[in-house]
Amino acid sequence: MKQELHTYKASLFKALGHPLRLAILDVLRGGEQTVTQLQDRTGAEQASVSQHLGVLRAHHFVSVRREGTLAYYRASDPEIYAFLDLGRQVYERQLQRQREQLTLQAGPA
Amino acid sequence: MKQELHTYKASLFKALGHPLRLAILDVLRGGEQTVTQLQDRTGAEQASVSQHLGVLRAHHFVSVRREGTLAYYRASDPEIYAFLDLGRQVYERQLQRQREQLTLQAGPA
DNA sequence: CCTATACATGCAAGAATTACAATATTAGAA
DNA sequence: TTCTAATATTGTAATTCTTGCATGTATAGG
Repeated sequence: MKQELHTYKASLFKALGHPLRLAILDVLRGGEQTVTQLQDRTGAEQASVSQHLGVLRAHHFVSVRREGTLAYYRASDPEIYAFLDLGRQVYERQLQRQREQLTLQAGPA
Repeated sequence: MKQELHTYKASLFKALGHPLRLAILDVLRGGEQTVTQLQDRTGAEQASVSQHLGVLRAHHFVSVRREGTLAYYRASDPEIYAFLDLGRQVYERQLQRQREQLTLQAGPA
């Protein structure tokens, strides 16, 4: 039934569930970048960047354009930034709720 | 720098990166549910449901209200459904792009 | 107290991820 | 061809996740 859908969707979330992959996507907000540029701007090792780009590629979050020996990566769909930003809102609301709970516990004066 | 943010955010995505956890959240769209109800409606084992509820709890995606021997779970923040639904859009657009690519490859008439 | 129900937790085996180092591939320069 | 820079892939060890099963805990009823 919906199980397939959940499985597929879960794989998308999982693909976004790594700090470096989020960092890469964030750098790509600034437009096309080569692997070396991504490497510099994330501070990660070449092999790691390449590997995680592979994951993002496999899930169609990024696309490549090769020119000579260079590989220019870009976000496949700018829409994902709306998604990532909403993720940020979710977690900010989580923090807020946590703060409220602490206030309640500590007792409001 | 932003690394902490990415790490935290990644942990959120990761927490959503499991089919059963997504299924549970989907069932919770219908309001509060006991563990047994979640068990029935997802078709998963009691221990699994309980365990994954633990993960969702740890990430503040769900909250519990205990009454006697029952535990009523609910989504902590309805906002996450906007998030999950946007996830669906992202993947639908992915499918669409894949279809387009195939059309291009196969040659448009 | 004893029992049953609802839920949570612990643990071992197996699968999947990850980082890092090393190696492979490819394109262009010399 | 040979060398080099850019990127990809592979091997491996460490770690983390998942799952199934057993056990633990709490509450209500008798």
